[in-house]
Amino acid sequence: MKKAATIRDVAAQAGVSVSVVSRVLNDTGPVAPAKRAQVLEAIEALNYRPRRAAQQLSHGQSDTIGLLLADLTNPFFARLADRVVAEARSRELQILLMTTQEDPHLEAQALETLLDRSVGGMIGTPTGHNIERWEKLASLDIPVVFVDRSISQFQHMDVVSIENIESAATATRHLLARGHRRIGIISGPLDTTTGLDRVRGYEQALQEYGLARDDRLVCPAPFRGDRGATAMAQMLSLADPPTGVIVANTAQVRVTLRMLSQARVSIPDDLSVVVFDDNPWTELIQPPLTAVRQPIDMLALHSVELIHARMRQKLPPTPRHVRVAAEFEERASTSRVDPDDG
Amino acid sequence: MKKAATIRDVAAQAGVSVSVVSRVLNDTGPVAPAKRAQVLEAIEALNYRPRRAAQQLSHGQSDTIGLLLADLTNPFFARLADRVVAEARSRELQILLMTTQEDPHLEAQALETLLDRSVGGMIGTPTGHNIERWEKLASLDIPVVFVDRSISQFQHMDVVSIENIESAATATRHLLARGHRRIGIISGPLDTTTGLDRVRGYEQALQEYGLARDDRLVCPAPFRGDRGATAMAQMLSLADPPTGVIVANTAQVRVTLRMLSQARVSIPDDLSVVVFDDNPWTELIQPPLTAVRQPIDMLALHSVELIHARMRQKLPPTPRHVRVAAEFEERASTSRVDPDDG
DNA sequence: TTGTATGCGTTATCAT
DNA sequence: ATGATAACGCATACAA
Repeated sequence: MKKAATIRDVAAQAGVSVSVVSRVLNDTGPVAPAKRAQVLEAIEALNYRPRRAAQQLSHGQSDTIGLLLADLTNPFFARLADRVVAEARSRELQILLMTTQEDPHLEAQALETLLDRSVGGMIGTPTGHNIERWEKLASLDIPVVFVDRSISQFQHMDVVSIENIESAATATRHLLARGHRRIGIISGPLDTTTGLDRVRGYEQALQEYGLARDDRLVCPAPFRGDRGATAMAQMLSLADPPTGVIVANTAQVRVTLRMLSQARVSIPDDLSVVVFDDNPWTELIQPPLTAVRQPIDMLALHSVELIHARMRQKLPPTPRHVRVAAEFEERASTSRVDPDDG
Repeated sequence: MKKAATIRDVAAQAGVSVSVVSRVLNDTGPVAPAKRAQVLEAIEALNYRPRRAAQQLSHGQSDTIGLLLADLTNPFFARLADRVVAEARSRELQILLMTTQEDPHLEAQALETLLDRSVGGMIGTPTGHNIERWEKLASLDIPVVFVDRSISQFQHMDVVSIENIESAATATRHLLARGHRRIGIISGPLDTTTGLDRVRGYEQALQEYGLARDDRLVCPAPFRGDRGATAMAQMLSLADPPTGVIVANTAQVRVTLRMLSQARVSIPDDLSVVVFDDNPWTELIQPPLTAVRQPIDMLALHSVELIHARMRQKLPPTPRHVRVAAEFEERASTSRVDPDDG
């Protein structure tokens, strides 16, 4: 096994100079048809492929985008990754995958790694704990796009998310319209937009019905662990438990449902449930769950498109916030209730 | 925004030569304590990080491993990716993610991309249709490890998989022991090891009971689409339908279950079901499914370990086949049946 | 239209 | 212990 061919080998084989080879390769500049043929032939014969590392070093740009997600165990992020990979491919971009497991320490480590400029841009879901490192990345001219969630401190950065406030309000109104007056919500951490905005939308809908928020029914849970399940249990043990609940923390949906199942809470008879999720497996669950479906392909599309544009500096430096609408899908986990019972 | 610091800038700032900086960076060769301090200080001050591309070009090796999976929509692959990323991180390896969507064309495209030596090794699930390209990769001295599945043509390459034959035999014996005599199996394509070996294990168990294989009960389905569902429907419409079925194609589990649900086939009363899967969502399904649980963390661990060793040429060139045991988990989707009914 | 020469940032060799 | 300097493979400005 002899060592791989370089551009010089090709040039020699074709009897031309390296510039000519480079030109036919990148279609940059003129080249005589005859020579072009020779070059192509040589490339084929030598099985030549330009080395990414060399190209990158030469013109100082990386066509790799770092994708820093929370955790691929969550089908939401897994599907997001799937679509991001697809969108990236159609633009000839590579995806360097990393996960934080919602652990700030791992996130820090990942960001630290990327400081070597191995990526030309970043798409990520921040844990909320490494503000300065994200900033440092950006200050190194590595564009960053947050997807799904953001952090209040990052107002000046690009974000692609669903319409969280509106989606939560819709879910809440759905229950309100069916007579529910005591509605619980299990949200994400309030320092993330997915946590805060969904609670906001929830409160907004309550206000429309002249209802005040009951703090015992608003339970922010971390994205990690099964705090959502214990929060659910606590709500159910109240003297006046909720008749409906919105699980607005995608990462807590599964554990919450498992807890309800184990506690033999009947859905929707004992409790109406709306979830933020669009896991294809939910359709196999009994009863099928009423859900806010996140348009994952749109999130992926816009994230990649945005980061791609930034990488090519095709955009004015003003921060963008792309919000895509989510669909509300009524299924069988929510039922009507007598408002006076609440 | 001034341009990022290079090793030369650091050297200048510290009043030393680049060699000294390189030595403190890589701990290769001696350096006076005093100068070392200056260098460290300069690095800190200039916020310097060595560029990956330059390092890579210099010593011609990539610490990135390509991960080519079928599809992250399948929780099995998603979890596998999650664990591979984790294992890679602990070894300071990066993961370049690509998907085939089980499409040979996309697989070809992905492999073609990797010919640029941007990765130092590959972990993947082959579709079965790009033999020569996989070979070419390997001939370029880019080590390849197949995970989960392999192809019969690839006997000479590294593989990490579960004990497919044994696992399928166990599943089959489980049903046989409960009186089932007509047992169907929905497998993967027979040109993949996951397809062929599982059918082999199934047949082996049947033979132990003196049973002959009925071709109508053996249904290989592609990993893509919902052929598993139609195969299931066909089996059920036989004059003598199976009383038990093994869904040995992970990618077909969901669609098959959906079909059964829609057809109002009661599990396990009308049909006993064993699935190859270890999706955490299955526990929410009624009834909980008897399953062959694949030890995903072990698959990831061995894959990364193996490719890492290959990348460092720490291994004799003989191909390795790491097989890890799968657990059989009996739950509620299989029941006893009177053998005479079959 | 083609070729030469230089730079990209790092590592490694080899004098000093 | 330290510092020039030559690779590494490619792109490109500039000369021919």
